[in-house]
Amino acid sequence: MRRIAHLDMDAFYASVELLRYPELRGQAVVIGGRRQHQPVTDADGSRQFSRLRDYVGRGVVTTSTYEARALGVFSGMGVMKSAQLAPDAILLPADFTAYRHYSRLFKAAVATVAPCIEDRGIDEIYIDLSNLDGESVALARQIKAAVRDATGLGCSIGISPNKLLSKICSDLEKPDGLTLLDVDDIETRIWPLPVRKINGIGPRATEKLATLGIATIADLAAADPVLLQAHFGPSLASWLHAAAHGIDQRPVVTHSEPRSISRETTFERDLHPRRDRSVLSEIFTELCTRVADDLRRKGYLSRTIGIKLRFEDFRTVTRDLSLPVATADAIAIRRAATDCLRRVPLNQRLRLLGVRAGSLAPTRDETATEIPLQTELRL
DNA sequence: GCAAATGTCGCCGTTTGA
DNA sequence: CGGATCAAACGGCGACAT
Repeated sequence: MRRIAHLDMDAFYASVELLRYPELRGQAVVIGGRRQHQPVTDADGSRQFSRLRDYVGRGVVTTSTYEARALGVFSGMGVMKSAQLAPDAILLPADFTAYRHYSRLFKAAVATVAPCIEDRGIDEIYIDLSNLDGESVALARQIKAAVRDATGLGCSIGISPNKLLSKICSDLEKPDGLTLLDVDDIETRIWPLPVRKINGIGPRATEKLATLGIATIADLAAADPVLLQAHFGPSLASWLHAAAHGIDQRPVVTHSEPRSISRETTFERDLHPRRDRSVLSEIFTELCTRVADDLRRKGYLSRTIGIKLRFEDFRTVTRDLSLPVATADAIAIRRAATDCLRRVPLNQRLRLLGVRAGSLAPTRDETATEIPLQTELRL
């Protein structure tokens, strides 16, 4: 039987900010919003922080401290909305450079104890402990100590025979959790939970299951496979059934290549496709340039350029175009993206514009083997 | 009036090439 | 030559995740 750990950093962005501003410990702190001010440091060294109540804009909460969560402020909530619940909470802008730095630090620290790691974004990982000696609890304690030593940050760890269960149980005792779970515990500890706790069941599936009278994982485990299949199709139905029974054979994947690189932006106000044409055009070009820069910096060429639009009513559309040759050139990207844009009827104001590069291939410097232009026209 | 940014994956209908 | 068929690629889009 495998031994898989899932490690989730506790309130990661907020906790990183607390390292920088220790005086905020114990307070409701929210990370998020856009273009708000950094804290101002006075002559006497004391800092002035902005408060939620002062925020104006369309940003969302990215993370909050547990104190802020106690007031009802959670990730994904509009900052304006959260200000009504916790007007005095401190608001800090996200600093991804800092979070990436601490992300590298904690992953490197884990690797000193257990090297088989799957990256799952900036603040969580899976770890395969199967081939290590030692008790699971001892290993988990060692990992947590290594993370705290390297970063000063806390995390929660779940250990079980697979990724599905470990992901669920790392969340059961947050913060600073350490949860072991084996197959005999599924009935008592997993089945009472809402289906939403299963990684992969989102708002849509939860809603649909609810209409079928399925709310908990126990309900799902007991559901008639024929009923599930009728509503979700064979593939999704069999996955739902397996998941409810704690079955998951996915390996821990230690290497992966990016599939797409994208940039998008939500405007401060909804923009009119014609009246605001010049602003839009500028933003569009900027997005293309940034995607091109990202591609070059990361060493990729893209064969499929796509755009994403979000209208004032929140409807989202995408269009793609595959090119004959892969590129990382801003002008070529802009041309392709413009072609995509022509295919979208623009009857509404826009709130978001995005540019994406997919079908990525590593850049190969072949300057030495370049073929002279004229060959193609010679008959 | 409120709802970010970035990324992955699966499904499906259509097109294309053999 | 026309038709059947099949796989791969493409494009759109929804769902989900952090």
